[in-house]
Amino acid sequence: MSTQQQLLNQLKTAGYKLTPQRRAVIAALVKSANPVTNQSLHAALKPDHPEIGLVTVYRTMALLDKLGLLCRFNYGDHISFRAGPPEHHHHLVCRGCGNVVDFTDHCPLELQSAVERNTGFRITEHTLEFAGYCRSCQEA
Amino acid sequence: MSTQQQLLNQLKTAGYKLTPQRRAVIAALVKSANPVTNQSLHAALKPDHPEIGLVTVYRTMALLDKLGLLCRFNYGDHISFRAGPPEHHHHLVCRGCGNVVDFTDHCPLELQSAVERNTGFRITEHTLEFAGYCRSCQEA
DNA sequence: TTTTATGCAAAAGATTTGCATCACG
DNA sequence: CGTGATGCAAATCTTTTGCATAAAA
Repeated sequence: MSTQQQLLNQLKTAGYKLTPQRRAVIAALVKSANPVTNQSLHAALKPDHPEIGLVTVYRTMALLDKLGLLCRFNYGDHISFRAGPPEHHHHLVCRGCGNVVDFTDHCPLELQSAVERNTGFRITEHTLEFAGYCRSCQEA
Repeated sequence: MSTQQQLLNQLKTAGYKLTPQRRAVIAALVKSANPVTNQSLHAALKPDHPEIGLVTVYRTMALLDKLGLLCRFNYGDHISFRAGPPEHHHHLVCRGCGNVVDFTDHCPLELQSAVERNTGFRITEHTLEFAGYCRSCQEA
């Protein structure tokens, strides 16, 4: 099942209505390879859906966020989002084209244990993000 | 040499003036154990330095950021900063009290190599952040 | 004295809210 | 149909800029 279909199902299951606006926002979100902001998403929707208001984009994204269907990105000056798999995963970001690849394997667990021993913290979560240049951007 | 003194020296060396306002902003920044936003820093300064304008806080922090003297935090809804050691390091954040501990050892380099092999990326940087509860917050 | 920094006020952006209308289910 | 969703406009922030004044070096 596609990411898009999953998002729609989750919305429906949670008791929210599947309006044309929400469908369009989700389609645009899933279609974008790079993380989006509410503003950038609204701009992307404008050509095909000029009738969709910025407010609706804000509200739809807030909804998806509340349902835990988004993952957050922290690079750049604004917080941005992407439709994300609900499983724990890490990000690999291309500094050239901005595309994001997920990878779910290899959590730094030994490192986590070492840090717990050294600091006395009980560690409950971690985020790991690699950045660099993808194959195509290295050639360019 | 204290972090505070280092920041002042860096500013001076870069040719910027050491005004009372900048000294106060830097003092408050260094004093805070948790990451700050421009707004929170301005609020923290208000009792002792009501004369310092929000604009000056924005400008001072932008300056420190430009000189690479801050590190960025991504948790929460706003981007926040802390005076940071210029060396590459990772963060360990306490979800209880918000304090941050740096650690510089143990970069996930084998993992990085594995990801490079699997994806064809050339990886140039990474961020790793652990979060959990510090010793005192576990007891509480 | 010269150049830069500050603070106010205003402008520009970003986000949230109130409310009447519309439309999914 | 009824309830929740939308879109507009207005209200709130947040952040940036212009400009006259103040003060570091």
